[in-house]
Amino acid sequence: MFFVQVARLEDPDGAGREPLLLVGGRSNRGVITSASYAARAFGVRSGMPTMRARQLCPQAVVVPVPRGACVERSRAVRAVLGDLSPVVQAASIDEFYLDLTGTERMLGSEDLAETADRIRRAVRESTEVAVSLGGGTQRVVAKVATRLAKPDGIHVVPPGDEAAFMTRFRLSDLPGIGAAFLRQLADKGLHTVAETAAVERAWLERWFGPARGAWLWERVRGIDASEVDASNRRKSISSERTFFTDVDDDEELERRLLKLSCSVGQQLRGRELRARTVTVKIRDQDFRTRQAGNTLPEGVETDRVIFAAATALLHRLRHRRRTAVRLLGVGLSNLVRQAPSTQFDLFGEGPKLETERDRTIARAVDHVRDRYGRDALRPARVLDRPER
DNA sequence: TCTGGGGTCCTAGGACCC
DNA sequence: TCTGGGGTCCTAGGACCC
Repeated sequence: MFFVQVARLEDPDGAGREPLLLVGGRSNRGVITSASYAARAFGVRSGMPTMRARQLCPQAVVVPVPRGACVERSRAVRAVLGDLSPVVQAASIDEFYLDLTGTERMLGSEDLAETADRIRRAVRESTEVAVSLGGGTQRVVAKVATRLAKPDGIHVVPPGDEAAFMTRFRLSDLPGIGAAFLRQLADKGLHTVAETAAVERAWLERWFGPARGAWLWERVRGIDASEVDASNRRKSISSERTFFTDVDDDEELERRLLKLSCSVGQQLRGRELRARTVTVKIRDQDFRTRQAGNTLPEGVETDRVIFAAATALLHRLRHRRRTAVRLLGVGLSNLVRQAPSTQFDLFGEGPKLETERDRTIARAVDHVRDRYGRDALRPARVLDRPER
C-alpha cells in the first residue's frame, strides 16, 4: 500500500479522494505498481499489465508513481525506526527489518505486541504513513506474520509457536519461493507448508539439491538464522527504460544510452561512489533479455567514461543479435568509495581512464543541475563514438 | 492480458595465478 | 608429452523481492 498512500498524501484532493486508485503503469506498455484495497477487490494486483487492470476495474483512476516523494517518506520512516530500534535494515523502499535483541531491559514490562504497536503509532504520527508490523524470533516468521498484520496492524508470534504458525501458509506465501521453485514443488505434489513439513529432509535434499532442500526444510519450520544486516551498503545503481515503441536505430539507441548513462552517473556521484563495472541490458522486441558487462581496472564516476564503456557494450550486444529493442538499461556495480587515490605509482603515471579534470567538470554539472533543474545543462551530442 | 523499474543473491564456466 | 590442486576474479544468466 506504500505507493498508494504516498500518492494520496501528495495529492489529497485528487488521488486522495479516489477509492479506486492504481499507481504506476502510465504507458500502454506498463504494469501496475500498486493498487488500493478497493481496486484489489476487482482482482487487480501489482505487477499486472495496465491494460489488464483497466479491464478488470475500468472505473479506477491511474496515477504515476510519485518517485521522489516515495524516497522522502521512506527515509522519514527509516529515521523513526532508527530512533526506536538499535538495528534497522532497509530491505526495500517500503520494508524494514528491526532487531530488538538486547532491548529487553530497556523495554521493561512492555510485551512485544505493545512494543510493535508503539512503533506503528510512532511511524504514523511523524510520517503519516500507515505501516504493518510482524514479529517473531526468526526472520522468516516475522516476515510472514506481517501478511496477517495488514493493513495497518500488528501480528506477533510468541516464542515456541514458530513451527505451528507456519503450517497455515501456502508455499507461495514464503519469501524466497517464486514461480520457478513453485513449479518444481508442484511436480512433487507440494503446495502447502504443512505438506512439505511432513516430508523427510533427505527427500527434500534429493529432489531440490542439498542446499535448497535443507533451506526449504528449515523455512517450513520457521527456522531462519539469517541476521538483520544494518550496514545498508548499496551494491549497484541502475536505470532502464521501456520505450513507448520498439527502437531499431543505432543512433537513437545511443541517444537513449547517453541519457541513461548520465542518470546513473549523477546518482553515483551523489553517493560519493565510483563504479568499476558497467553493464548494458537490452530487452529485444521478442522479450529476450540480454546483458553485457565490463569491469574496468579502476573505479570511474564521470558520464563521459561511463557512456564510452556503455557504448562499446551496446555495440557488442547489437552485433550478436540485431532486432528491434524494447528496453535499454545501464547498470553500475562493483562500487568503491570516491576517496582520492593515495597509492603511489611505482613507474610513474599510468594511463588513466578519467582525469581529475573530467571529475571536476562532472561535479560542476551536477551542481548546476541541482540548482537550476535537470535540463539546465544537457549533452549536446554523442561523444567519443568508437570506430565501427 | 503481453509482460516496469529498482534492487540482491546465486551459479557455472573460463581465464589466470602460484 | 600430458597434466594437479588450490585459489581469485570476471561474465552471463536467472531466480527472486517489492
